[in-house]
Amino acid sequence: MDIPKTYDPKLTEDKWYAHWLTHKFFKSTPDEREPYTIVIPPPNVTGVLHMGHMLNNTIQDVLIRRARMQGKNACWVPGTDHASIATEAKVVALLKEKGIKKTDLSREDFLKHAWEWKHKYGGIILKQLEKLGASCDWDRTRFTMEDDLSEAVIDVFIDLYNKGQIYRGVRMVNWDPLGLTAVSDEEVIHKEVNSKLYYVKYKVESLTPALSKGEGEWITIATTRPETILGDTAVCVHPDDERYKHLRGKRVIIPMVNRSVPVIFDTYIDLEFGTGALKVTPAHDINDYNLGVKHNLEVVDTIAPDGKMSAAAQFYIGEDRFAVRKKIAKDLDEMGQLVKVEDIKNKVGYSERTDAVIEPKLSMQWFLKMDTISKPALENVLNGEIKLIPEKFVNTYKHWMENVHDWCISRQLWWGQQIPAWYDDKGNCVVAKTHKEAIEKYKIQNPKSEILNLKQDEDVLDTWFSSWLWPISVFDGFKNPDGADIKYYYPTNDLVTAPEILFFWVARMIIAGYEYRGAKPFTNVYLTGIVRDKQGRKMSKSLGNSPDPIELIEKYGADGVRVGMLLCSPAGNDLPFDESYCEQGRNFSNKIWNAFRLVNGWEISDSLEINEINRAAIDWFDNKFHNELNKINDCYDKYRISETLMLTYKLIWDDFCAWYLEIVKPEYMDGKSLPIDRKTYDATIEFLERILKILHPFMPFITEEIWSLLKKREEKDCIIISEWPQLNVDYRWDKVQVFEECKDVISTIRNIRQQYKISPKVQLKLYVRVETKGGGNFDKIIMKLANLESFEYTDDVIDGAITFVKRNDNSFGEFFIPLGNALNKGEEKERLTKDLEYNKGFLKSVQIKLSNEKFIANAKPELIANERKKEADAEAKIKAIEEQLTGLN
RNA sequence: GGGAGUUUAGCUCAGCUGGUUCAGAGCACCUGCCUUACAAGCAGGGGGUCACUGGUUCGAACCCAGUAACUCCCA
Repeated sequence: MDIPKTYDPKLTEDKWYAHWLTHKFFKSTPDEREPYTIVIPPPNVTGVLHMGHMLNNTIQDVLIRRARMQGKNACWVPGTDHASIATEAKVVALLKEKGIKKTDLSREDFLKHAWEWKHKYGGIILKQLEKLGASCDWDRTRFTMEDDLSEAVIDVFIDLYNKGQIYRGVRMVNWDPLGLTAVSDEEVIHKEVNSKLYYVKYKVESLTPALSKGEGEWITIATTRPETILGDTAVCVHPDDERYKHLRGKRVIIPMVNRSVPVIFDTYIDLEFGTGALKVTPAHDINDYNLGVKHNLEVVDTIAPDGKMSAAAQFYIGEDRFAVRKKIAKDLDEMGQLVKVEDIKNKVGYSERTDAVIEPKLSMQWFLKMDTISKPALENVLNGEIKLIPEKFVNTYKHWMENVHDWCISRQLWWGQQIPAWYDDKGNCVVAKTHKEAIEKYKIQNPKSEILNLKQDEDVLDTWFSSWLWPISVFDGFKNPDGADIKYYYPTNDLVTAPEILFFWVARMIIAGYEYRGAKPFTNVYLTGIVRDKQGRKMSKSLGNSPDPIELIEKYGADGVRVGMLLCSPAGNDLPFDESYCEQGRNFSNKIWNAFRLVNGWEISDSLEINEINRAAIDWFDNKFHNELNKINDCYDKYRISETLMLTYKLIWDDFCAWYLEIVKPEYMDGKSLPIDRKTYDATIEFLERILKILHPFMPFITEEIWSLLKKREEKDCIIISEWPQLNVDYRWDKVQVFEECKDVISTIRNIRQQYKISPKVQLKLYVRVETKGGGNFDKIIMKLANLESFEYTDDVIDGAITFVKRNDNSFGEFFIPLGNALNKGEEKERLTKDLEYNKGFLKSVQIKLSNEKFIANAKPELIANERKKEADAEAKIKAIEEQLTGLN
């Protein structure tokens, strides 16, 4: 069979993915095995795969594939969420292109368009996940707005309302003037921006105008938002501020609108900021709103939902708030009331979804009380019942949960679950699942009323009010609370997600889990980093700094990209992504591909006996494998995914390819490779199978391909469902160690070749003087890999030779490579002297330690013994080097 | 303004309970090799005042205090 020199992912990836699907390897149904479950963080239906998804889903796939190989019943549930704001925005934009305005459509017609859109584009991201190799149980694909899940959302709303946890009220909310909806606190992104601070003077109202002279008295306030002046209903100063003490009981006149408002005193004021006098606009600032409540101020709402000035503003009606900011500054200036303007930096809230500047706005919304319902969610993270990985996020979580605000759950949109609240024409409200039930309920509450028709709340629920139920609802835990699925799969095992949605989503799922199942939704939460570009900027569509994952897959193969992502992704740390990581991943594919090619090309001889070299190599690698497998398993248990990958990478590249294969590789004779004995061949194939298995979670495609080429196999004999290698806990660490010494000798000889410019092709002789002969079989390995013509033991120092000394736990030796006249005595002397100096220095430091009485008194005995051994070693080494130096003279 | 975190090689990161192997890994870099598995490769090599200043200790990258820079979260 002719196998290409480089691995081509294009020839294998789609083929194997289809094969896995055909044989339903991703499928999971409850059985007697231990379940291992992950629910996907449902990507937004409007989304296309970005680097964050790549990272996130690669990690999930690694975990699920390993669990599957460990014999667990692995179930990875995929799906998408309906993303109210984003989807509605997309649909509105699409309609606009067709010349249709949302306002011209009925709710039903609009939703028809939205569903059409969803059916057409909503599956894109899931298709893309297949390219990545995601082994989701696709038959379980869910969508947060499908009937069953929507019903769960409505039921939960009603339940919480009946429990008194949901209320409706006028509150200051974060208003998105572009999305035309309220958003929750978590959906506001605060950014530092360059702004201007306007100093505006307000006239102090004089009670005795007759006595006022000239200009009268003024007070100067500072504001970044002069357009809100029209809604001012007070000026506030600090009670201790000497500058304004005399203003107690006075009133000031708001410019332009000439409204008379009180001067109020509150310790909330920062004496240092601006002039120490604050204009108070209860309708458009959360802090001002609180002041307003406290001081019983009038509320004048001057900004309409679309961000334009309302009639209440009296001026600039219908003009945009930012345009008005400039205009009013100019007008105030002309009136002589603008004192000065300063440049400052301040933080401004932006909508996560539309990037519009958030307008704090008073409005009637639905809220979920968070104080009591969130208690178990806090407790069970603090007590370790649910683990956050890395642990540092527990602090952040705790802080948030202890200061949690009520959750604004209504959105002024159509795409989503319509709030099951019904109103009569006076605004009286009942909460019920259907119109019919609402009427019945209404009649009970209002027995005298004749009303036969109630109007349902126009708004929908926050998308997170759907996704917080996800780990329960995907298993039909609401529809069928005692169903086989929910009982078997819940609580799920691991959740993999980004830290930015720790509160949005993770915390709320935990809350819902305890509220509705009385149990946690998952045990471990693995928080990934945020993918950034080289300049440290978050990768985003708007910045255009994100590579297209699908293009990356085409360039480097899915396996290469998966490895690339994970190489640079310690848990919880941001990862500065660079394509070169994918290149490294691709190169790794090629390495293992070529290891396969080598083995595949061997001619096997059944008559040939296994030689000592191969026997030793097999023995070593077997022990080495278990040594590394032990570490790998341990790292997996600790969710150190990139470390696990690096261990796997080095085991394959360094230990298997660079050492093991080089040792057992048959030599060339007369332009042709000698055959290999059956035993070595079989052992090598077995090793290759083992390393392919541990690599499989990271590189599913290439491992499946090589697995299939390695032997003739049944259709269903696939690596994806093969058994994860069993750890031999009795492996011999000393055998691993002694080979390290062997490697060290080989490297030293290669180094000497380089230094002395001796070609690797020239065969050398090696003499060794040792205390106790050891490592018998390794002698031959050294001969093979260091290209020696002889390896002999000696009792004497060899003259005219390059020498080096090795001292290890198991053996001590002086090594000689005779060069005869070719030896450069000067250079050799220099080299040995350097080594001597180093060892003398080392000895000195050890001796200082040993002569320190306090060290002897305080250190552990084994530590002292160790220091003594170091001392003896160094002394022996120094003696040997000195002897060799004498020999050079 | 409140809280959390980070700072170790050119880059990205390990370094767990203070003590062999403590100053490490991968990539990048330099040198030499197209040696019949792989140049997407092989062999070898050079890089660090562990942010800074003090302290505790026989002993500190690690513990404590302070300083600086950066990041994130909340307001």
